[in-house]
Amino acid sequence: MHADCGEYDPGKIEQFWQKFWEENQTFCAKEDSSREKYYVLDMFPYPSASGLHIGHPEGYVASDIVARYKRARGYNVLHPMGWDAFGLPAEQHAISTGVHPELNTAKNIEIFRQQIKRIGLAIDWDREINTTDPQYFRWTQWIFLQLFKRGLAYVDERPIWWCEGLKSVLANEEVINGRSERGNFPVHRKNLRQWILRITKYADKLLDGLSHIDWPDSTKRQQIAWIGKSTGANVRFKIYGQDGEIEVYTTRPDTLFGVTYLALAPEHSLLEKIVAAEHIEQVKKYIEASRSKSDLERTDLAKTKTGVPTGAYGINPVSGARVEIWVADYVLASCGSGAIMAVPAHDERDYAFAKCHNISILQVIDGGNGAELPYTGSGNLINSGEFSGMPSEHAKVKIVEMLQMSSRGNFAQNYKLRDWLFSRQRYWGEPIPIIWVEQSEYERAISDANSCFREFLPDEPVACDSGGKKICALPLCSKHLPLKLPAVTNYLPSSDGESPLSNAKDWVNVRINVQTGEIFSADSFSSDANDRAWIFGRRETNTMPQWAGSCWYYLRYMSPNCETSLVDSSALRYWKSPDFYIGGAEHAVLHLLYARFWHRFLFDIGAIDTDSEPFQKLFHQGIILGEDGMKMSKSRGNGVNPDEIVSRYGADALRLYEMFLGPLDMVKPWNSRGIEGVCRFLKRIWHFYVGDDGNGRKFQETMPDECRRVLNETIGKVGSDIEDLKFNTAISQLMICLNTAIDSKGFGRAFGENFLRILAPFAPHIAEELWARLGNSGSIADAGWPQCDALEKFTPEKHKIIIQVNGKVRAECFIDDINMPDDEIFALAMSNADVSKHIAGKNITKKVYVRGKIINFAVK
RNA sequence: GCUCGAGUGGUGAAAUUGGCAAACACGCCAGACUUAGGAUCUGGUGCCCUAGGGCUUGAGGGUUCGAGUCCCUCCUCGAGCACCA
Repeated sequence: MHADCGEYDPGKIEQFWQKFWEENQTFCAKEDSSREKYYVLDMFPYPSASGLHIGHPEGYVASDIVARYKRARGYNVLHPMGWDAFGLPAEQHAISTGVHPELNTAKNIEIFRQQIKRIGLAIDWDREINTTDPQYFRWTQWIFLQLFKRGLAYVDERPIWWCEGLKSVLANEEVINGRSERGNFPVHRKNLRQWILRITKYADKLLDGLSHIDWPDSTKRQQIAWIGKSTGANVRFKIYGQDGEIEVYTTRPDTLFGVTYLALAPEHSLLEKIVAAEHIEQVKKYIEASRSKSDLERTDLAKTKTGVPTGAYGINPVSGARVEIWVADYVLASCGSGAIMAVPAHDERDYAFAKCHNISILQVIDGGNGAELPYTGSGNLINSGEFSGMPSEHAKVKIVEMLQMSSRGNFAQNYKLRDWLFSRQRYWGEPIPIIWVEQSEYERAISDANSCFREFLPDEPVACDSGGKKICALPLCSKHLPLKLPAVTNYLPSSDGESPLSNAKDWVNVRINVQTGEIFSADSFSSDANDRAWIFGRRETNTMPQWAGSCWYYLRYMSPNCETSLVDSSALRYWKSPDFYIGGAEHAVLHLLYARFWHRFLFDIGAIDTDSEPFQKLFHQGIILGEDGMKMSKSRGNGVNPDEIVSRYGADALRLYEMFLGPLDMVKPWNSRGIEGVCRFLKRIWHFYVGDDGNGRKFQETMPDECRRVLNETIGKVGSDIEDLKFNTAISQLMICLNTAIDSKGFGRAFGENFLRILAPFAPHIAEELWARLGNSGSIADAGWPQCDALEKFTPEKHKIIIQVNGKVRAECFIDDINMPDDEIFALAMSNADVSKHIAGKNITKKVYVRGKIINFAVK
């Protein structure tokens, strides 16, 4: 049984085998405790309207090669695919067309699925998942409620990033150089009340977990930098002549004697209290001026550092020195305590500020000979009282210990990581399963010990102020999930931060039966409901960010239809966590940090009990550039459409070419000529197996040594190259192997079969087709990986020795006995005409022989 | 500015622990078969001068019998971070 064609016709062959795989459920994964599992995961795509991009198959084909190879090696492989389908483009499409995002998303998914299937990936399509499916996002909501229950989801009003272009708030991680990560719109700070996840509680765990997972160094470094842990001390300065104190965080307590001023951020809460009467006007003006500056202006490194004195003074807790307190906007409210102890002699920023405002500079670290100020390194302390002469590292400890004795300071750590801003003013996202009710009604709702609203109840209510009344966040319970999106007519959020969901009045306003837990639209309120059992509430109208669904999808693949929990426990015990995860490097601190946070949380609450890290081995494929070496984009017109490539050359050619392009993790340009090369390779393979008459060639029972040798080398190299993800060199070895066989004119049957088995992960369709034409039944995916004979068997009897003179290759010679004594081999080498020519009349100063490899004569 | 990563033919790129630089392809040149070649096959192809030789892995220096690979200085490109106290 095979495709009906005489010539190599990828269209027919690929369709035939894709249908075969589907009908025979070839890649359907089943738990099987008798076999070792291997879980291959791709970062699932957002199904955009523009269809598959040429970059998608790069990662998918790479993981597919790994999946098919591991299967051939006997592993029980899980290789699923799904859709990260909530997101902005579908919503913007809905805003402009009025078409519900669900319809549009379904359409895009259909296109993506067909496109991906055409590439011939060994995917278990029965496990396909979709983050917008209520049966999926009920568990996303469930995880949120678990976070809520444990006090890790809270509401706060604070300055956060607002993007006018997207009409939504954004998390720190989504803001890049003052612009939105999606859409590249400008963002600015705005005070808004939002849902926030306490990711900072996991800062240390997220940091420590990095040390034992196999991830690219650059990605680990990015996460380490993003978490930004530093160790130092909090130091409290008394305010001269007033009550109260100013706390600062410093990583350099060893420079405490060198403090010549304190500086507060303009937002600092103590400012108003401490400012001296004669400075009030000036300070007010300064605060006003800095408030009108954008964050970009404030953090522009090139600008001169502004600030004004407050007229107040702080007292140095170790030296007793009185130092001026300034307000300066180079001090950020969001960093540490929003106040700094300034040591101009040993900090570049403080130095620049002190120079600019004529503040004294006191050196307290000896930077050695010729060290100019500011000197930011370490050294021995000077001008530091009893600590003078002590090395910095030691003084850092001793000074803080002294501060601790007098309660003027303590050891402390600081993190750059901020809590995760989790709500969005969007329609197309998971609804947050919370109802806001007045405090008294909240208490009524939870007073009954059997109340379903106690399922996810936090120790402390999450509350906020609404029009002068205190309202509390009442969590839905499991039986209310999934909380689906209401129908709306207007998907557009308002400029004041109001979500589109707030337009769905009969969804938002609810009445709740506190006894039964039933929830109805408040509009359906009737007189008989005027009962003690009913309370009224307003649903949370913000939705979750797109990252939510991708935080746990790899768990769902293990049991996509499980109705009783987010993942079936026996499936989880078997598949554990992905063994190989591949996707773009752009998610280094977004998806990959958020998912680790959720995974660790789920691990901590016992919802999963396997690994504490979700992704054991991670790899990033490099970007494929346009033929002009520029990033592919519509505006440049340098895009390459994978569909067109498949139609023209076939999926096997696309697969081979993308892998042959260069190292997987490198940025590399597309070359439309290059694909012709792999196409020729596929045709040569075809003609190696199929004669001009369209019938299979006769293979001999034996094969030439040359063939046997290269086949064995190839089996070994292709296997190890796949393990190392070096697909480009694996393919070149396959080419060498075939070329050798064609040249040797001997077609051993074993060669024919084994070559197809190692080709199959790369070009599965043609491998299946020729495998069938050799008379095999069933899929080549079940044919296993060929055994590799020990290479020594093929080691030539003669050993080639390279002969160099002064490091330059001059000749080569062959010896029979690898253990030939050095003297004899030197004599042999010197007798060589090409060698003697270069040593004649010169003194040999040194002779080197590396056994079995190389000889080098150093001559003068 | 800081921290990483990378620089090899006309092009994409290969190169165990330092041991034959340029594998495998693309392109190009020549030839064969052809009415035709944007099909296929064969041969050639790092650079420079004449067979022979000399030179060559961003630039310069160093270590070594021997360096694309190790060390130092510099240049260029890419990525990340960017007043984090």
